Amino acid sequence: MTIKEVCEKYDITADTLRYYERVGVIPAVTRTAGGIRDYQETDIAWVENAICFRDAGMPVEMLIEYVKLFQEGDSTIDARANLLKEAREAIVEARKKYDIALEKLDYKIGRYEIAQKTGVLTWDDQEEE
Amino acid sequence: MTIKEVCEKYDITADTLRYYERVGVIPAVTRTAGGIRDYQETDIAWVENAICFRDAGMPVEMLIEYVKLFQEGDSTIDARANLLKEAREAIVEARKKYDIALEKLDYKIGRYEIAQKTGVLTWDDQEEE
DNA sequence: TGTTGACTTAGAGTCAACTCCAAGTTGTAT
DNA sequence: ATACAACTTGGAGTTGACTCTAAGTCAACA
Repeated sequence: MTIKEVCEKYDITADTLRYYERVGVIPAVTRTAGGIRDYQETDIAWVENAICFRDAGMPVEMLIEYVKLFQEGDSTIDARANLLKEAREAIVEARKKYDIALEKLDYKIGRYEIAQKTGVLTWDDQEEE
Repeated sequence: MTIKEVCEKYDITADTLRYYERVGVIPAVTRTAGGIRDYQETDIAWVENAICFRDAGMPVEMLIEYVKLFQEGDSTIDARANLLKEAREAIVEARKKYDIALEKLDYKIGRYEIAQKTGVLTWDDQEEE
C-alpha cells in the first residue's frame, strides 16, 4: 500500500505519516527497492494504533517510548504493560472531564432552548450568566 | 479571592488565569482600587467554566467567541446556543474516540497480563505485535 | 527517452496554548 | 518608614504536534 492510499484510508496527511515514522511513533515502514514506502499489514496496524491512541490524547512521546520498548524485545513486557496502564488511566481521567463538560453543556443548552421558546433567559443563583 | 487562591482552588497557574483574561476566554476580572485582581463569585464561575470546557478540548478560540457573544447581549442567544451545540458535538465525537482507544488498550493490557503470568506473549492474526 | 507526477529527505516554519521575563506597583509585616 | 513578597503589564519564548519547503529521486506513460 502506498503512502497515498494509507492517507486516504485513515484521513491523515502524508507529512504526518512520515513524521510518525521519523520520530518513532511507528517503526520503520517497509520500502520498495527504490526506497519508496510500501505499507504492509503490520505497518498499517501500527499506523492504525498510533492514530487511535493519538485521537485519545496519548502523547507522541508515550507512543515513541512504547515502540522503543517493543523493539527491545520480551524483556520489556512489564514496562510496556505499565506504560499502557498509565495511558489507560490518563484516558479514563480525561473522559471523566469530557462527561462533566457534557453535563454542563447540556444544562446550558437546555437553558438556551427555553430562552428561545419564551424569549426570556433565566438563570439560577449558581450561574454566572 | 486573590489570583493565588484561585490558582490553588483550580490547580492552574496565575499565568494561565491572566492569559485567559487577556485573550478573552473569561471577561475582565473585578479589581481592587490598586488594580489587583479580586475574583468575585461571578468571575470564579467564568474561570470554572473555562477550565471545564478547556479540559474537554474545547478550543480557546471558541470560548473567546462565546464570551464575546455573551457580552453583546440577548440578541446573540441563538448564536450562543448554536456555538454550544457545536461544542457538544465535538466533545461527543472525541469521547467516542476515547472509548475506542480504551477498548484497544484493555485488549492489549489483557494480553500483557497473560504474558506476565505464562511468560509467553501470544497475539492473534489481527495484531501487529 | 523524456516528461510528468508522486515519491524521498533534512530541516525550517506554523499554530495553539500556554509560560516566562523584565520592569515596575501594591500591600503587609516589622 | 522600609523591606519584601506578591501583584501588575506587555511582550518574548517554549512546547507539542504537526506542516511546509527545497532539492532531489523514482516510476509510469507517450
